[in-house]
Amino acid sequence: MTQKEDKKVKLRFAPSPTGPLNIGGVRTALFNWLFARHEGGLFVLRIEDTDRQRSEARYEEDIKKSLEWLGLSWDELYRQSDRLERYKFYLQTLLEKKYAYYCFCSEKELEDEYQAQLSQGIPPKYSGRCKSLSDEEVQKRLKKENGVIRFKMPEKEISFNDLVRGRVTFDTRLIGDVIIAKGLNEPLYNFANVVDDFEMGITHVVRGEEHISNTPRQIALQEVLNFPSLVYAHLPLILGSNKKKLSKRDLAKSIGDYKAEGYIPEAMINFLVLLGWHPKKDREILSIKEMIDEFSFERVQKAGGVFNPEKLDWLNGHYLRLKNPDELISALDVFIPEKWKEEKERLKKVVMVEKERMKRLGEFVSLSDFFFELRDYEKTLLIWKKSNEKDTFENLKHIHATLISLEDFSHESLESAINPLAEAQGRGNVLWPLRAALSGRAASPGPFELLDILGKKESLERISVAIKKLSS
RNA sequence: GGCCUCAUCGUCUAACGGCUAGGACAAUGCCCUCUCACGGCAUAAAUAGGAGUUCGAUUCUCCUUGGGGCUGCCA
Repeated sequence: MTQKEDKKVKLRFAPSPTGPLNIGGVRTALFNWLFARHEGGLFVLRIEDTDRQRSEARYEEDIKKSLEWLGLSWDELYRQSDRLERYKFYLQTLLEKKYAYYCFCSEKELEDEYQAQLSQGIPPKYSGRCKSLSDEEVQKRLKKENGVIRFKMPEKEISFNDLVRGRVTFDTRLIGDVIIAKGLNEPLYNFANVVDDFEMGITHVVRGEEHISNTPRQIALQEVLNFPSLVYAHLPLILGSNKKKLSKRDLAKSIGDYKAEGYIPEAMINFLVLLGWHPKKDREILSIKEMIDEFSFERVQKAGGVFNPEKLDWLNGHYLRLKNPDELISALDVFIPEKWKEEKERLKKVVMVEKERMKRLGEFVSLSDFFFELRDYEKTLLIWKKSNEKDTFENLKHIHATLISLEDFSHESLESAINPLAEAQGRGNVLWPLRAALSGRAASPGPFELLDILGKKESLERISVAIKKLSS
């Protein structure tokens, strides 16, 4: 490793594949990624699958797919289950140097101890009963039963400088000897994490605030192993509307769920970056480049933030409107019926007209299905609120007659053909029935846009249907 | 309970001792308009409470209150 590379920052996103990637995870990944890119450093993805019971390959896939979809690319990829030998090595070192010891206490014993301490009003922690077991005793018991490995927590104050919170201090006397492995081949989070951060050359640890109390344990481990210290930044939690943590254990939605509803990556990223961070010159809409250029931990919020779905909707609508028809059609691909795709030109026009009304891609079909198939409607729909049945009938007949002889069905030509009538009869008297007849709906794009998209033949048919309804 | 931590409109936030506390989402009203949406304009809406430091506190200190996280052989 050269001197120059040595100075590069290196960050990691370290999710455990025990569930699909959620909003909180993405925000953590995003801030790591943004800082790494801002500094011209590296971003690594580390799958923390030491919990064999709950880790699943499909979740690892989901995490990778989701990050790719969002554009959060990683430079290196690791999986903890591939690195068991490394943890074993350090575990043996710790054991040999007596920084760690085997513990054979049963879960029942531990639970009783815990309850007893609690009822006496003293802070619960492991008593250290197995700390003084002799080597012979340990070897003997290991042949018959499984023991866990505990780290001898040094008794002192540990403090670190957090990039978002400043100095944070803990008293390790309150912590007790933490279990760092269930055996030589089964490392646990606090330990595997420390080994990996060292071996992978991580410089900055950026993670959720829920890990803040793990930090002193990890620092204590680093100290006895002679690992260099790291820079920490603990991000405020993302909260639900009840102000409670939004975690995988809650019913928090996964990124896949948001994708399925029709949220797009630009909106998700923009929304999330604003949840806990703000650019210096207050703005809401930011490109990825601007985020990278301007990101800094000094501007990261300390207090937890409530997830605000309306703002996400607004941003999503904004980014949707920025797209051109081809981009929109390909984004819409999984949402629309195959039949619609056969009418490419019409679909293109529909997409451009309806994008103003769309907040999520998932709304597109219900918003625009009438373009492809007119549903039955009540004849009262055709009558404008300030009009009556007779005028409506007359006006529609007039429109029908006008359109039937119109060759050029372009927007401008349509307007100049119909406007005289609309001006003479009152715009609402003419345009409302026309639009209602064409769409079968109370709310829709304007009549000229509908005529243009539907074409002469279909427009006339729909108007005839309306006339028939009124004369029956 | 213990430890850590946080506190500006309903929500996301700006103001890093000095204007009538600014913006955005949402809400409401108006304009545009045949409708819906987009867009434009406008209104309402906040420094949790109490001491202290200071000529002056949203900002600094302390206390109170309230919220959150952790307290796993999960991460």
